[in-house]
Amino acid sequence: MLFHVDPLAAEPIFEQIAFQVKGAVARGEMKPGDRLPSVRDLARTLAVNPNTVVKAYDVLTAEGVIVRRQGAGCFVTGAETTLGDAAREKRLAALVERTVTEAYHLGYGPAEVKEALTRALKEVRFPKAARGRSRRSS
Amino acid sequence: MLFHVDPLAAEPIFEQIAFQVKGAVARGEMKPGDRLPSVRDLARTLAVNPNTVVKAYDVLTAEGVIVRRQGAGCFVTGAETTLGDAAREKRLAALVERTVTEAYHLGYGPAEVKEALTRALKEVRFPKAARGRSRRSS
Amino acid sequence: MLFHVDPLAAEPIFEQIAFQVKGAVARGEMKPGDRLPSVRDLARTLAVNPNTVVKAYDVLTAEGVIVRRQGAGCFVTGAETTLGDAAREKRLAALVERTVTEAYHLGYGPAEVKEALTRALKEVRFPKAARGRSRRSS
Amino acid sequence: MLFHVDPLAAEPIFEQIAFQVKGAVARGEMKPGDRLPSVRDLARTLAVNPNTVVKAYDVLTAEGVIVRRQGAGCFVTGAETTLGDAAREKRLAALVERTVTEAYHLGYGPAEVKEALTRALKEVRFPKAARGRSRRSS
DNA sequence: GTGGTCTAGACCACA
DNA sequence: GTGGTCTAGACCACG
Repeated sequence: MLFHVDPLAAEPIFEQIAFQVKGAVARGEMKPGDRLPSVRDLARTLAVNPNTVVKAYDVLTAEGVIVRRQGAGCFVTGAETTLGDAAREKRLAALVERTVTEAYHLGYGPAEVKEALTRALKEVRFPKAARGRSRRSS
Repeated sequence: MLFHVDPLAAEPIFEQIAFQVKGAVARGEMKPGDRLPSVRDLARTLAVNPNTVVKAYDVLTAEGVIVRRQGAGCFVTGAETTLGDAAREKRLAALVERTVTEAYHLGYGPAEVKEALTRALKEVRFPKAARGRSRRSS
Repeated sequence: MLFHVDPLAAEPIFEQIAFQVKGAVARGEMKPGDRLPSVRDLARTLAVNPNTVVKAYDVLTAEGVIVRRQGAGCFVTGAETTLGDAAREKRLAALVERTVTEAYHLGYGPAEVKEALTRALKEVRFPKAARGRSRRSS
Repeated sequence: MLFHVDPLAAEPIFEQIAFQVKGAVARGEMKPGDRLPSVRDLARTLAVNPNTVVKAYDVLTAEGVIVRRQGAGCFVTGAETTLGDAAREKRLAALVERTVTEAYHLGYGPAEVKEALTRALKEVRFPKAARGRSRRSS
């Protein structure tokens, strides 16, 4: 995995890192059990402070995307979200509403938004298992 | 239009206000030419600092959603944007990628994301005019 | 609310702080909407580094116990946990199993453990609302 | 006795091992005088570093759960503790308070916590001998 | 070697 | 004033 950050971007560096990890997992480039770069290594590679990487990994840990084991490293979990259904749906609705509203103000029409979504969905390696509307067991 | 803020939300108040205006415009609840509440009025109504409302209006002005007319107030301009095509495309792709990646980690599958998007698109009053891929003339 | 920390304890300082806040909320000493001491104030009071307080507040934020609003402060949320049922039950079972096992090795019998639990439960101000086995809506 | 470790758990491996031994003793699956697997054997079985097993056994030895006999191995001692009464009481109170506070924030009510405790107590094989509040003579 | 905790102090953004 | 981000660097605990 190759990560990169833009220190001048509005988005905080730690979020850039966290999101790139999430993206790599979603695209199947990293799988459950895979080890992430060590905090020090990644900090060196990205030319940022180790604490910044720690914060990114903190976020991922809190969301259950990775686990950190002292002395061993950080690993992608196979675990699903621990969020409840209500919280999950609320979150998805907020994400989608944000996207649609911004797209509107960017001058896009519904077809274009759908098309962009379809394109983005193709990048993601969803589990083959059928998923109902209800939350995956955790 | 009725606006409201949630003082127990993590999102900054100025963003809550700005996003509500954008949403109202996108849903057709506010139309081009409509006047927004005065800064003082809205600040009183929401029980927030006037500077916070000013900041929200600043953001909307910067994005071209509203215009300030000296002494007359702020008015909705319609869904214009000052961004170039490349920037627009990039922004849309980023929004959609964010949504898809987060949805993946929430345990949703592609069908559910599409469904949520379709639902959200129905709330928005897109202009009837056909829109090409290129930005509307401004 | 009065907080205190023991810098020599095995438990990290940030956890001591976080747990004390949780305890204050559970005992009803702090209610939803109440403001916590500012990061700088609490750091000064406890004679610890502000970043340590930040970390404690980070934990509480991640667990949904408090929210932090830039420029405004940190506030107790009224929100319930966003965890799913499975995760909640697993967590409770782990807590109780830990307690029972340790109590056994401390030489306590079942009656004494139950008694200690009853005593501890009396300190907590549970909501009057009936709670079923299923998760509170969020 | 079968032990196992979860390499994708946040809990340090040595603690996982130590707690499993404690649990096995509490459930009566291991009795005073029983011999534990040798460090080398267990390390091979669990595919972990022998030093990790050593550390787990160290912890158990320090808590009086097992004893090392030179050249013979480690043996379960029974549920002894070297702590004084005050320390024991304090420890139990802390364990129970932790459980109750966390349970509150998980959204559980007093009845559910008691029920969970009762269920957990059933798994443990307490000695038939009556136990007073004071520590068993050692 | 790994991550975990804590300190110290700078600079920015929100209300 | 508040919290948010980032840097720099110390020391400890796990494997």
